[in-house]
Amino acid sequence: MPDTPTSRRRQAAATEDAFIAAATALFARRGYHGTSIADLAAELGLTTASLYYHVASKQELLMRVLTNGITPYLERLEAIVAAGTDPRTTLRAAVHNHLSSALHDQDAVAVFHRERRFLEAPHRELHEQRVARYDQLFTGVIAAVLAEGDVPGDPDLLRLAALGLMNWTVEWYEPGGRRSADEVLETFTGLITDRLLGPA
Amino acid sequence: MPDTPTSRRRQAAATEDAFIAAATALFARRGYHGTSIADLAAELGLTTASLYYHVASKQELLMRVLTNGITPYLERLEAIVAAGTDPRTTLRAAVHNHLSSALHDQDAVAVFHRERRFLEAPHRELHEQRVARYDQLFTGVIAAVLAEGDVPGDPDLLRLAALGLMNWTVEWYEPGGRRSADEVLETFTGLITDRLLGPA
DNA sequence: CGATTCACCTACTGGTCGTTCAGTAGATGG
DNA sequence: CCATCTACTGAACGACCAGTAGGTGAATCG
Repeated sequence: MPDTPTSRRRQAAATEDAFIAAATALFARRGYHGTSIADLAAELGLTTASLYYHVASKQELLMRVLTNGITPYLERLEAIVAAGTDPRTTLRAAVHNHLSSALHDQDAVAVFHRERRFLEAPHRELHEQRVARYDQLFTGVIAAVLAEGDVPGDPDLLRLAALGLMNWTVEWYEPGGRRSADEVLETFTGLITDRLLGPA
Repeated sequence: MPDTPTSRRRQAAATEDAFIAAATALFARRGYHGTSIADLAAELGLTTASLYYHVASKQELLMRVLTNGITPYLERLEAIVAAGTDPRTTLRAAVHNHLSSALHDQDAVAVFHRERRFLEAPHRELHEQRVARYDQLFTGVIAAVLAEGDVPGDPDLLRLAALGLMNWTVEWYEPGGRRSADEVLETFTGLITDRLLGPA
């Protein structure tokens, strides 16, 4: 139960966000096993002992990074599906949401893809549950489009194709590079909705 | 200069292949930084000291795994392009080759995607060169198709879309699972050549 | 004004990391 | 039969790993 935010509490909260931000950046650049607690502490201007005042273990830190990465786009997908718009509109929104996350929270999404396999019990179970929920929602969105009957193919394989197309962006997209995030976002959304899952 | 293969030499060669195979499997499962030299030695029934009789460093081992993974499909792509068939036939062959590697040499390709960023100098340069060569060839194949004018879009983005679709298979495909490699291979080749890069 | 809490520190633990060294059993070759 | 080579070993190297014990000054509390 949160009480009135004193200046002390507010500072502590900000520091916790800084922990997750630093861990996300380092895990993305060097990988989970390639990042030491000392690296993280140094990045935050602390000693390793001080870091352990805030987090229980390196695994907990990974869990927080993963949760922080997946939560916003899981919640938005829930909302998109709950809106109950027609299948193709829902699809476009779901694809837009997924791609937008990959492009704007690149580090968090990269860590999600690359490092989640290093998450151990007991955190693992909860995390897998959330991932399964996302998959289930996304599969439903695609299945609804295919149910209209105007695009042939295996729903699972089409879903995996679309996800690959979107998820791979984190491997090559460079913020501030030759192409803007919006440009990639619009082009790829179009590729998926109009070509990959376009009416035959 | 290789002399006549005595039984001793043949055994040594076989052992070296075993090193790469074991390293590929372990790096794929646990990651480069998550795999210790001791893990590798144990897998091979050796001590760490013995392992260092055969390889100079862990980095060299990574380089060998990466080279071993990329070489066959780079060579095949060279041959496909050199064949000089018409653009769409060439495309289909290039896509087929790429996907086939991802599905059949899954571990090697996974290590290639996930761990190559941990390769340091001096190996890094040669490796990057080979990757750039592959990219260049593949881009050329796609550009040739687009040059025919019957499919609109940015060649680079279409290439990245196609690569994402193919490369992502290593993250979900399970050999011996519900779907055969051939089934995925045929479906995805079709998705790319007929829908993603299909005539408008 | 004490008592307590907070956020941090120094100093250290036992263990593991990649790597090296000196040596050796056994096969090969002159 | 003796010199050489191959493939390997036990033991150790310094560096680093995740994590901990115990203490310190400053802010917050009744």
